[in-house]
Amino acid sequence: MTLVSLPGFEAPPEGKPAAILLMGPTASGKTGLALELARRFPVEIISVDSAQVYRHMDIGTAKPDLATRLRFPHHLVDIIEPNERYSAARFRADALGRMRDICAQGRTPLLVGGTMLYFKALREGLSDLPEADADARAVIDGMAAEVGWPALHRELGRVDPATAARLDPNDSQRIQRAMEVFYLTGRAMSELVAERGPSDLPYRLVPIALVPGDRARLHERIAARFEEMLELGLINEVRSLREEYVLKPDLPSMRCVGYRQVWQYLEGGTTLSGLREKGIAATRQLAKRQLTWLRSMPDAASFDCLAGDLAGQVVDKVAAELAA
RNA sequence: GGCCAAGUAGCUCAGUCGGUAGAGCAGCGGAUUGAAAAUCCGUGUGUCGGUGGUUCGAUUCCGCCCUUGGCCA
Repeated sequence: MTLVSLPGFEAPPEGKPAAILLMGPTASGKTGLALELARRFPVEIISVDSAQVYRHMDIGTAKPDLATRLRFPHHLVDIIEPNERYSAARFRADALGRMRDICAQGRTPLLVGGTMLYFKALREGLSDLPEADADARAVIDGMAAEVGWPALHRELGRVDPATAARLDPNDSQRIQRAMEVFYLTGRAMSELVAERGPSDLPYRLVPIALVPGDRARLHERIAARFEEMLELGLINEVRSLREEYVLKPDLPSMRCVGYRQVWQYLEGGTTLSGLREKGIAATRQLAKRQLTWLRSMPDAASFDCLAGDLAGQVVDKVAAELAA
């Protein structure tokens, strides 16, 4: 049985439509597998990927090509510009909207991707917190530049001791977020988070995790794929983006794996071989963090993404779930 | 063939005035609530190239050998 006590995982009262969650690290073959499922079942693909949301970032995010996407539509791909920002909260709202529409057509949502925080936000819900505020962040950044993050962490300790206690004094991003929440609401983030009720999705979620049985082989695939991206023109893709948009290296889009390293290369900060090395290493590190997330989701059915008959195994699993 | 330099962690290197060694990067583990492909935390035993000698003790000093690079023939 599934973990009944976890939010988002209540035992399925009969009648809830199924929604399949296909989760896996980068280069684990999620895309190909999703297409295979789309060929065989009445499913519709929703991308769960914080990088594929950007238009014109195609090569480095390994989007399926246009012909494939015409045949099998991918929701939540190409929905914002590279100078815009997305968020877990927006993802949750967008995904729930698409899931409702898909189910209304009698089809089954297939959520595929590697952004595990988005999966978590979808499954467990989010607290009622204010959204990001550029002005507040600018003010906080200004203070950090002057006194340093550890000092802001001490300051956070005065207004929100519980959050400060769980954050490292150098965790700039989370300290900033907690300060921002306090400035915008006058209340501690820990307090607001504690108020959240349980999430109850109108779906029977079927989480599936793709995990490599052999890390070294995943690393080989990662290296080969990065090489391929360079051959496909990743560097020119970033050049064009810089010509067409006003971009800065600290934008979320330009912090994506690959894009960040190409940016550094174009600025003269590294050589071509340095770009290769750093890009591949960053991808490996991404995969490692994704695998850490997956280990924290033990309710997911796990499959070895390097297995020869992976597609067959997952097809069987999905067929069984859709029949249930 | 001769001379010189270098061989220490997966990589780049530091160091030990003789008491068996440590940084960065990589790797590995973890955290994760509107930036998440982000952000942060933890984690360092390796025939110190091989072999013989000096020494209580050699990765360190000496001899020879091997490998790599440079210079001279």
